[in-house]
Amino acid sequence: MLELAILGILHRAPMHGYELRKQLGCLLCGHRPAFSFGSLYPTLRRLQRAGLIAEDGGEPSASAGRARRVYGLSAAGREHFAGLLAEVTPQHWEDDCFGVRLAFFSRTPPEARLRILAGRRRCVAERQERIRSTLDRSCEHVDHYTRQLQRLGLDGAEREVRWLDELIEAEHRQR
Amino acid sequence: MLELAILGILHRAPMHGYELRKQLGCLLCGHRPAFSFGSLYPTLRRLQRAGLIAEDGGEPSASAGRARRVYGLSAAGREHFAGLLAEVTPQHWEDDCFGVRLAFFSRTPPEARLRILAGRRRCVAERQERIRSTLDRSCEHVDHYTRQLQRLGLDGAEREVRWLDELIEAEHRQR
DNA sequence: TTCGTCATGTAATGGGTTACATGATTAC
DNA sequence: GTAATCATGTAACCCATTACATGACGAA
Repeated sequence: MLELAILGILHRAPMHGYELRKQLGCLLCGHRPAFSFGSLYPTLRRLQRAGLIAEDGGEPSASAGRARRVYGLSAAGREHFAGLLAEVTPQHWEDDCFGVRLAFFSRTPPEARLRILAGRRRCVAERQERIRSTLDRSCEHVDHYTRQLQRLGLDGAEREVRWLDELIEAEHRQR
Repeated sequence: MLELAILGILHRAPMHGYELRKQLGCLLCGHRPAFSFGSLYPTLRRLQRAGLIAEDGGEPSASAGRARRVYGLSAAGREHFAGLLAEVTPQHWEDDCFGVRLAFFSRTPPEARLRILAGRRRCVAERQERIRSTLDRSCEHVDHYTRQLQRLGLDGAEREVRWLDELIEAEHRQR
């Protein structure tokens, strides 16, 4: 997931780790509290060793102790990224991943887009049903606060389903 | 977090692990995909060794290979749970924890309730502001899909703030 | 008798955070 | 010259998941 996000952002423009993290935080926009450097930098190293990204502009590491390391996507990286975007697995519509997947939709093949949106819709509709049935079963004997929480969750799920329907419809119109 | 949730559910009624997991799934209601047994059972064991929970009804483990183990809160467990509910830390209003914390609000001291609700409100309002400013800055040059995602996120944050305001107001009325 | 569900558990693994340490650059 | 911020990195740890293995019990 972090890997996908990094490749996707570097696909737009070369960047150093610190800046990358800011963009990442922007991308995830509150869905999760931006990745820590402790996971970001090791991942960059791993991607570099794997040949998917490369340092731009010679070797700044030789100049001074610690300088910016600007990374860019390599040809292999671009290819790998395209491969990831063409994939569709159930994981892609789970909460963790869906946001990141959507962020790179403009470079995702249209069929993959539709399948992910459909999967997400199913997933959220199921959650909605689960909450609704819990809410129905627990008419009076359940904690007031728990019920409020369920109400919020149900509302959120309903809104997301409508939002997804709009996106799906837009996809169909576009064809 | 898992610990808090387990203690809270066992506080209502003694229960075995399998059943506990179902209740847990209900409690978290889609906020996260219920804990796996691989983390549930070891945690039960840990709580048992710590003396916070105890097996009900003698030793069913002697009767057959694997039978249900029904756990209940011990006196120490009840005390520990009360202590946890009286605590208020920033962590308590983060996404991960807030739902579980709220689920046990009826046994949470009123001042702690208000402080957690206020913290959560601040947290969500900050997210809202962050998204709004991102959305403003990125008028036209940002990806259409990313903008849609931000729109959904902003909407969700706004609704949660209103929802929190209702809860907070209800708390004040109740005093 | 076999299949699905209930029920408990262990070991390997993973993906991330926290805390810590270092150094460069900019603003006051 | 010193404080804040920018910037990179490592090591220890935590919490949970996955995969696996065992076994009871009821229904077809």
